[in-house]
Amino acid sequence: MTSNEATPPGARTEAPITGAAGAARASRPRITSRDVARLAGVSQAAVSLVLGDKWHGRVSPGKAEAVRDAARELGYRPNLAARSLRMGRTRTALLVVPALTTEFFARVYTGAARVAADHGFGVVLYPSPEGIGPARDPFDSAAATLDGVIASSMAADALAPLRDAGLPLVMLDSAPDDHRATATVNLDIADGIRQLTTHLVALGHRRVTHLAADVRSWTFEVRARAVTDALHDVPGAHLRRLPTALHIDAGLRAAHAALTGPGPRPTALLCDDDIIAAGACKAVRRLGLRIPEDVSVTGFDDLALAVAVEPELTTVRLPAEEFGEAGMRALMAVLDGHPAPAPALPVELVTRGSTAPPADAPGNAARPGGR
Amino acid sequence: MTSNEATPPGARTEAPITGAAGAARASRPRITSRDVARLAGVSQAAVSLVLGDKWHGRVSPGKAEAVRDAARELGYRPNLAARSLRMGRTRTALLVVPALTTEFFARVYTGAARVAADHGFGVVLYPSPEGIGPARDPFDSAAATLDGVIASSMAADALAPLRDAGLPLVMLDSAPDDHRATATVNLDIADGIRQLTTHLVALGHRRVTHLAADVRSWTFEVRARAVTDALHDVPGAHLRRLPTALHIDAGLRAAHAALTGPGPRPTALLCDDDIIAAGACKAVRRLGLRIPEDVSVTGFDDLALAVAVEPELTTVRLPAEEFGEAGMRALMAVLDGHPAPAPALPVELVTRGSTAPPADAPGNAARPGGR
DNA sequence: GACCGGACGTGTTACGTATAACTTCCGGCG
DNA sequence: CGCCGGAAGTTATACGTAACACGTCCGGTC
Repeated sequence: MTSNEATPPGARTEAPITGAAGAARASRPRITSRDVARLAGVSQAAVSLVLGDKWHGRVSPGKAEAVRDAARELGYRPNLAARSLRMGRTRTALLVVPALTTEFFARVYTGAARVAADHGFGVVLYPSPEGIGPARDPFDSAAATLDGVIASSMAADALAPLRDAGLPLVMLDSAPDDHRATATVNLDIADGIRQLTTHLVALGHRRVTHLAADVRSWTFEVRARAVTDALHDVPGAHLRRLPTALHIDAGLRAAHAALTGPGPRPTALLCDDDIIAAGACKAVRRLGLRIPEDVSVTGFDDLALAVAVEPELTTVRLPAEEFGEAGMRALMAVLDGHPAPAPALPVELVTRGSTAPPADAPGNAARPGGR
Repeated sequence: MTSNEATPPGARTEAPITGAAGAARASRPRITSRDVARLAGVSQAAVSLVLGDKWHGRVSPGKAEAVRDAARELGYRPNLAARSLRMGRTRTALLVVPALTTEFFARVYTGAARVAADHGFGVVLYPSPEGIGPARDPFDSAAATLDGVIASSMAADALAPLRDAGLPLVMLDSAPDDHRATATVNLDIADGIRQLTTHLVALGHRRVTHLAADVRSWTFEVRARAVTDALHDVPGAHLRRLPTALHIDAGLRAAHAALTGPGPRPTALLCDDDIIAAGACKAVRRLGLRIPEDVSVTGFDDLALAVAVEPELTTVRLPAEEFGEAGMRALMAVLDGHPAPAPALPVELVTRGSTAPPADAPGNAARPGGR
């Protein structure tokens, strides 16, 4: 009778010492829900019910307590692979970012992860390929089946397989009618640009060069359009636009071109991004010009970089964490079947030392032959 | 006989049209290996063998080809949850980084992911809590069972549950005798500091203040020790050390304190990190001093930031990607049962505009009353 | 002709979980 | 008394895959 393999209730032969945080558990004797059941003297099903918090009216409070104790004592952790297989869902979302280098998306992740945790979800990151093999598949990058995807529109290229699989896809800062997305969450980029432009115009700037990121992405197209629109009605305003990559030295080269090109020299460089602005600042200084006396420079994003350079950058602060939160909330809503209407998140102008009235303000006299 | 549910070979009734990249697959009719088997006219086991590349001498080349064709046509993707459950392994490694903001770890990830891919592994990121709930568990952050972990020693706090589970743990830049780690991979930080110090001493600097990151971590302890050792034998050398957090304004405050404190003013600020150095530069300039004429400043890491500030930072370039590669290789070796000996990776001094001979060199006359 | 072994496959099982379906007990009610 | 219905459990099953163990055929060998 004692040799029976089904351990009778009350028998707690198995666990030798353990003591809550037994440090000496070397290799892994995987603990399953059945082990917990044996120790608690119930069936495996009961364990699943109790730990899944679905036991009300199905298991007596006493046994439920016993199950929880047993689980704790054994250090039980449900096997997520088995759970996923059974449930057909993984409670995991994928966040696709254009590149990991960006502080901005780090903050987006933080917000998204917080909301996900509230829903019992995990978040897995997928940095768009850039050095990794070109055809790397977001699917297995996580080595997990996924329930949904949140992706920066900048990284939209890698998303085809995910979309084809019919996964819900929330796009960050994407065109509202983007056919690729199940839902869309936006920042009020246009308003940020508007604030920035208004600020420059109020200081007296008329000759503005827009150093525009040469990335085909909604978020940058909006910037371009908003700059154009905002300067359209300003009398005497003259806008030029130069494309540039999202790197410091690319910004430097573009700014150099802007300042040494034909026609009157611009008094303000409006940059799509703090990184570009940092490069632009270097270019200005290398030409022997001063910021902001000779040239004003503005950034976008308000990264740590914005206060690292001298002078500190006037820029637009994006609520990155709230953005991540909104994205994850939208995904959760989609998964719950609610379609999600989402207003654009407000952004904030931060004025610092890199902008000031231009030397020739406010008369705006055309200074010919700026070289 | 024809009504037998086991589809006779040759029958391909199921798939209607599909045509390789059928775009209209709205919601998900999960395609399993059994579907592939049916279409190819073989058993599910054969599909598993062929797709797992274990079919040589077990399945005829013709049928193998048929299986592959069927899989392609249906767009079959193995269910990773099921595979993990069956195999007890997930082919997934977790990379724990101290914070996502750091460009350095973004590059580490890139290298690690590349090596992992070569071994058929995926990499999942876990940014140490910092805004996320304090007790967030790396285990479920991945929503996947893991085969191994690579972690920055800076983030070692969150690793207890992983270690207790008996997972192989590779520590990055950790003490070689760190009992928490299964293996350790290091950068030759000490040598980097040595090169930096030698450079400063050669320029004539004797009064050096070390702005040391106040993070309890091997990698920073090594820096401190190396600085002390390197200056120990230099006649007339005078070293001070000030702790600072890893933020720009913390660096600024520390540098301010260093430059305005009692005793002769240091001619060089040796910073543990480019970020700190960026802050230090701001402090120097705010005091009306010039870089590098009055004060030399050095960084560490060679981030993008290092060339964004003016003047560009003399710093030490860390081979971040190779570091990630080495870490992942070590993990793979552990998983294969080979113990891994690992030499420290070499680093490289990068001299730029932020260092120069001090004004009072080389006589090194003590200038009293540095305030 | 009996036996062997390799090529080519298939049937079956187990991984650990969640849950539908079933059993048993028991108090209450018509 | 017969029967209903809820509480308290248990049993059984399926999720999709990998791989073990088992067949069958067939050419070759003694």
